[in-house]
Amino acid sequence: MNPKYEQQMKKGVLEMLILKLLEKEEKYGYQLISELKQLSGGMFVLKEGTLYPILYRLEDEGLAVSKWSVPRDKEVSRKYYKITEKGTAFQKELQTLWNTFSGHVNTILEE
Amino acid sequence: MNPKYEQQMKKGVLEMLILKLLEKEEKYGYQLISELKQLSGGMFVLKEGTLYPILYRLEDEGLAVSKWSVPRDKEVSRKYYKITEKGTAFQKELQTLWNTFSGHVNTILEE
DNA sequence: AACTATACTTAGCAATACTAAATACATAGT
DNA sequence: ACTATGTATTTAGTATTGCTAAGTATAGTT
Repeated sequence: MNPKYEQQMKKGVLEMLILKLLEKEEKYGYQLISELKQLSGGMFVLKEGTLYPILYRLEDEGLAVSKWSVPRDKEVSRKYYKITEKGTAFQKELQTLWNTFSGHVNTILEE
Repeated sequence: MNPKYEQQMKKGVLEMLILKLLEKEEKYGYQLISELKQLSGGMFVLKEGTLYPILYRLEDEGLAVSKWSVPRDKEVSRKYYKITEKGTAFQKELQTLWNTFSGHVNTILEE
């Protein structure tokens, strides 16, 4: 199967999933990549060039805020992203949209 | 909700849904638009500029073939699209991909 | 010193649903 | 006859977004 179709399906849900993961606690980019990979059984394996632009977009839209960590014990400095109230509300809306959308798709497929 | 998100979710499933509708019988463009609109309860309301390029793509890829109808009783001439064997097999693959994909999305959302 | 893993950044590409307009014909209303 | 409406197809151009690919930087390991 041409990977292009999988790519296209991802459009519109990655932002929703990332907001969902940020709801539990603030996280940094690399962490999000490995969590998504693990939670999806290897389906959502994001490259940095995919994830980081999404995070910048979330921040531009006021759905998340970021802050650099103060590295202790010679840790690498990390940029933590935290979901905002607006982001939480928006995630809920996106999830409702997803449920409606996937419901309709399944209805047509089960014809 | 910004309609952009709905648009993005559609990417990658419209082709699958149109192939699905063509599996029952050959259909013409306008017919597909109204069937999709009706079956989806108003969620998939395609503009011509969305549908026809998809049909041309299906034909280019050998997933469907088209023929002009011979209009009788002063009917308008219509271009009928018929799914090919390759198209049927491909639809099945896309549907499997959709099931896997939407399953993973729901798993993450239900965390 | 070289290599690997971690972590972030960015430039440019590809795919596809969209807007918007044009063409053409049949039929119904005035 | 003229206009508007519904059907039906075509096509030019735009926006979004996930991708490839390369680069920067630091810490720990060999």
